This record gives sequence, C-alpha cells and structure tokens, in this order.
Amino acid sequence: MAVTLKEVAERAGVSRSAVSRTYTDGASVSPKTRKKVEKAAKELGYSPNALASSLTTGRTKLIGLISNNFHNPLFLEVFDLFTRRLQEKGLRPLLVNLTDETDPESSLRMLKQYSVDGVIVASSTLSPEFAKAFHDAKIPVVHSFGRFASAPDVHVVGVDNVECGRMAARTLLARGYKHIGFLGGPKGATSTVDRRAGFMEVTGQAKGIKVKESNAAAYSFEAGRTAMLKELKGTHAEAYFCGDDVMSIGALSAINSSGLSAPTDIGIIGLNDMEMAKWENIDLTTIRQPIKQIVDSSVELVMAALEDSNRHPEARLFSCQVIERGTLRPL
Amino acid sequence: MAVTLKEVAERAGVSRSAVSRTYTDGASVSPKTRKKVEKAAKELGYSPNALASSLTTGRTKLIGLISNNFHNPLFLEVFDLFTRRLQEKGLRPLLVNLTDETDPESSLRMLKQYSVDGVIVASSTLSPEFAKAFHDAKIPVVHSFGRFASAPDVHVVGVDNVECGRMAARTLLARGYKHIGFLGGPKGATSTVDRRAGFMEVTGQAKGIKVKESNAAAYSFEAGRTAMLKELKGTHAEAYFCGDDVMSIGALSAINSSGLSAPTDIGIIGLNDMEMAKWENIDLTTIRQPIKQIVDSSVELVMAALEDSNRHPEARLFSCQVIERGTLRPL
DNA sequence: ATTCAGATTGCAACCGGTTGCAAAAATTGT
DNA sequence: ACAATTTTTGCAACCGGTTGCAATCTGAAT
Repeated sequence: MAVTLKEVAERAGVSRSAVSRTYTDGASVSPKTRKKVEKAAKELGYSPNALASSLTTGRTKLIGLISNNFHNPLFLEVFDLFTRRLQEKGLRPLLVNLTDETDPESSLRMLKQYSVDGVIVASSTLSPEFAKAFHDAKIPVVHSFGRFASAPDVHVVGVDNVECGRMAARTLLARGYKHIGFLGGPKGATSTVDRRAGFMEVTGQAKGIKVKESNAAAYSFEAGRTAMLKELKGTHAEAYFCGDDVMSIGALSAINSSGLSAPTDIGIIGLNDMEMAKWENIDLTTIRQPIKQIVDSSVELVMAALEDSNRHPEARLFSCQVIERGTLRPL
Repeated sequence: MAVTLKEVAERAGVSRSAVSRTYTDGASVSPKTRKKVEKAAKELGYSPNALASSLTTGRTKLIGLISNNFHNPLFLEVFDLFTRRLQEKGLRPLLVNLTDETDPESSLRMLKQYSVDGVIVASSTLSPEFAKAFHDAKIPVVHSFGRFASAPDVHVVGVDNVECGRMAARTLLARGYKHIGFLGGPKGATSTVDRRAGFMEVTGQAKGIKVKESNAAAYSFEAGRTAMLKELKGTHAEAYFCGDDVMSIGALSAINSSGLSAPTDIGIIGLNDMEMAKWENIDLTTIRQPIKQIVDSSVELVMAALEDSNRHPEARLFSCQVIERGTLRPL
C-alpha cells in the first residue's frame, strides 16, 4: 500500500538503516546520504510509519483523552485546548467517550491495545478510582478537573473545589445576602461534595445567616431549571450558588419565566466562566476556573510522567477567581 | 513492558501461532488449546497489541476525525455522536483540531504516519478541496456537513444548504413578512454561499418583497450580535434568516439590548437546532439539521469505503425541517 | 486394523521499522 | 605517506504480531 523504508533505501542506493537514521534525530548520517535519502523519499512520497517504529521504540505518542462530559459546553473549550496543546507537543489524542457506564475496564483494555503512552482523564464527575485503574496498570495518567487530595493516588490537576465553595459563600455574604442557597450539581459528583463542604464551612461560621440546600440531577440546563423551579415553589433564598454555569443558566431561565429577575429578586453565582457566561443576554456572575492553565499543566504533567514513570503522584491546584457580572447585587 | 504473545505461548505450552489464532476470529483453534491459551492470557493479563497486528493486517481501526469547529456548541453534540458511533463499530477516533491554517498537508502527513484506516472531516466551513487531498492520497474519506455536489470528488454527507435557504425564505414569506433579511455566516464558507443562493432564489421570485443581506464575521455569538447591532442602526428588516443558531442567539441578544424583542419587533429563524435552541429562555425557531442521521450515515459510509476503496464518490443528503418555536410570528 | 478427509498445529517468513555491533570510510595529526 | 581517531555504514537481530504451508493429529468410514 504505502511506500516503505525498503523502497526508499533501494531507490537511494543505501541500506535500510541509513533511511531509518535519516528520520531519527540524533542518529549518525552523513549529509551526503541524507540528501540521497531525502530525494528518494520525496520522489516516492514516503512518510515513516509511526506505528511500526513504536514497536521498537516503545513510544506511540498516542495519548488517550477520556471524558464523560460531552454535554457541557465548557468541555468543548476544554477539548479545543487539549487537542491544540497535545498537537503542539507532537502528541496525538485518541478520544474516548465514556458513555453511561463508568467502568474503567473496557477503556483500559482498549487503550492498552493501542499502547497509548499516557492517558488524560478530563472529567469533573468521575471518581479518583477511575484514573487509578490506569495508574495500577502502569500507564501514566493525569486526572484533569479531578478531585484534589493532599496525597493523591494519581496525578491530579484542577481547582480546589472546597475553596471554590468558600469563595462563593464569602461572595454572597459580602453582598449582604442573609438567606442563601447551595444549589449543587448531582450529589454523587466529587465536585459537588467538595464545593458544598467549603460553602457550608463559611456559612456555618457566619452569624444570622440562613442556609438552604438542594441538588440538581445533573450539570445541565434542564436540571438547573427544574431545580430552581422547585425552589421557587417554596420559600426561596435571596441568592444561590449554582453547581456550574450551565445549571446557572437553567436557573436563570426558571427565574425569568416565573416573572422574576436576577439580581433584583434573586441572585445567582455560577462556576466555570464558560464562554457563554459573558454573553450579553446571560451576563452571569461566576467563579472562573482557569481552564487553559489546567489543560497546559495537565499536558506538561503527563509528559513528565512519560519520562519518569515512577514519578510520585502530584496534585496541582489552580486558584479560581470571582468574575463580576450582572447576576448578583453589587457590593 | 507489556505482556506479549510469546510469553503467553510459553506459559500455555503452545506455539505463538496458536495464541495469535485464539484472538483472530475465523482462525482454526481447537477448543482445548483455546482454553489453555485463555487461561495463560488471563493469568498474565495479556491483551493483544493492536498496532503490531496492524502491521500485517493493514488495518488499524483508527479513524482520523478532523474538525475546525471547536467553538460551535453544535459540534460538541457532533463529537459526542461521532465518538459514540465509532466506538460502537469498534473504531477509534484520532482527533485532529485544525487550527487557523487549513492546509491539508500537515494533517495528511500526520494521519498517514499513523496509518489511519479512514478519515472523517467534520466541518461546515472547509472547502471540498480539503477532503479531496485525502482522497488523492488514497485514504478513504467522508466529508460530513460538507458541501453538496451532484458529482462530488469525495463522499459527502450533509444537508442541502440551498434547500435550507429556500426553506427559510418560504417560512418567512408564509408568515407574511414583506421586508426580510439574510444575515449570513462568514462569506467564504460554502454553507453561507449555498444558503444564500436558495434564499435569494425564492425571495427573487416572490412579488413585493424587499430583501436585504449582510454577513457576520463568523458563526459565533459575538459575530451575530455585532452584525445585528449594525442592522439595528439602519432600517432593519422585519425578519432575518440567521447563519446558524449561535449567530441567532447573538442576534437575539442584540435585539433585546436595543429594547426590542422577538418576535414582536423582529423575527429570527436560525439553523441547526442545537440543544440550546430549545432552552426556554431562547426558544429559537430554527431549521433542524438531522445531525444524528448525518453522523451515523457518515460512519457507515466511511466503513463502506474501507471495504471498497474504489467506491464511487457519493453525496448523501438529509432533509431539514422547520422547528416552530417562539422567535417568528405565528402563521 | 486401515484409509482418508478434515481439523489443528508449528515452522518460518514477513509486516515496517530500529539499533548494537563491527567493518569501512573519512578525518586528523605527524 | 602512515597510524590513530572519529564518523559513517550495513548486517542482522529484534519489536509483537500474522499467515501460507506442510506436517501431524483426529475421528469416521471401510
């Protein structure tokens, strides 16, 4: 089918080794033979077979990119950043879409078959156990947007969700809200648990503050809307910390269709600062996750883990930042 | 590193061929040796190396998935569908993010190096030439969401954008709008050109209809908003066919922030019917592209092209459908 | 017990590369 | 011009599998 090394060697009148060495840097080839080889290669339209070479070098430059967040617009940005960055580094993303079953076994088997050099798990909802399966199989792995742990089993890059929870609480308290709500994402998600913990920690210490909490079924528009509609039926809080931006937008929609509006009647603060948050008709006050930094750092870390597979598991945290827009009353 | 066929063979006390045959279906192995092999394999944790086998079989089951639409929320849905479908069929998506340079050469070289079995180009803005480069290199390729041609150079799956343009025009005329606008996407994009042609064809034949046209700089919220703001400065039309849904949402945002509203003051019809379009606070009347069908059909077609690489280039069109929501005045 | 077709098995060559090693060539110094 | 180095080169083995072929085994039929 494709042109092979052998054919190039024959046409250039050199040995196969010579051709091979022309395409591996650091190898010893005279300028003369290199010229001959390159000429022949060009004439034949040769390009080396990365898979065949991986057989001996043990490196495929393939990175498994695993996610289960194919419905959160934030992750389109995340995929964009990941694919770009990996490409810049000469790595190739083999994309894996985890459907409902979050059993690592099948993905693990598959990625082993393709002998990926490493794996990036990009998900805010998967448990640390998931990434650990790869670690146990001796495949370098980084969990991006994963749960922080001071002594993690695998490399983790993300934000401190507990701190995000505190930050949200402080922001609401600073605005003078007395009755505030935690409208979390799905209960199972680690991010929900952590953000709640931070939120409760701060509100628990404050005096004269009433706190109510509830959860949406998913990090999604519909779930956020449904949850907020339910809130509005009872006595609702003055302001809510919503699970994430998509949920916040759903909540805002519920508020508007109930004839209320933010921030006049109810305040909302989201989390993520996805592109949509700054759309003028949304204008969501939110907590920004520095996704570009998280992505770049994840790629860097997985590359480092490639070099040194015994590298000690490390957690890299990036700080978040409140982005002031129009869904909370001013200070 | 990983467990190899040879080790399994030794432990099972059989030849390497026997092990190999155990894992290739249609091969002749007695139940007895198969048992022995499977036992040894399990004990060792063996899984066959797909890349090594690809050397002799010539099949990697790798499919290059190329796109330059990493900022359009619709494509998150598209990627979700593609990855799921490919996985279902036992194929693996190698994701390529075309950044600004749309030169096919580098992607071509890269995908050749990884000897992908086939390529899917998922983009509504790339020219047919792009996909043709793969075709010329004898790599089976399908252009999804690509431009229709009655005698295409490469397999194309998508919608008839000219017909979409007609459909939009007819819809607006049927609502009794007399002064209507074509607010297209970027001028260069094939989809823009085609939709415009259909739109103009119908409006040109209608009597007493005033048509104005303009273009946004991109299929994006900001571009749509900016373009609509510009419209609102002059004498605007009564209703617009916007390039796509994201642009439409931008346009709606411009309308609202100018103190107007849809459909009372201005009508909007979009295109795509992405998830967001039905969000209650957007409620966009739009033309639905059947993306699931397009994706499934693309995968099917690329698989067929894998089987028969001389298959004649084929264009598959799917029909669109107007989805009535709240941004056009009723019939 | 013998024959024979069909199923199973292992050998060895091959897929497209890489790499250690020793021989050959080029360079350097005198 | 000659020896000592350094650089370049090809050979051959190997990476982890697959596969055509001939040899062996199996079980049924005679």
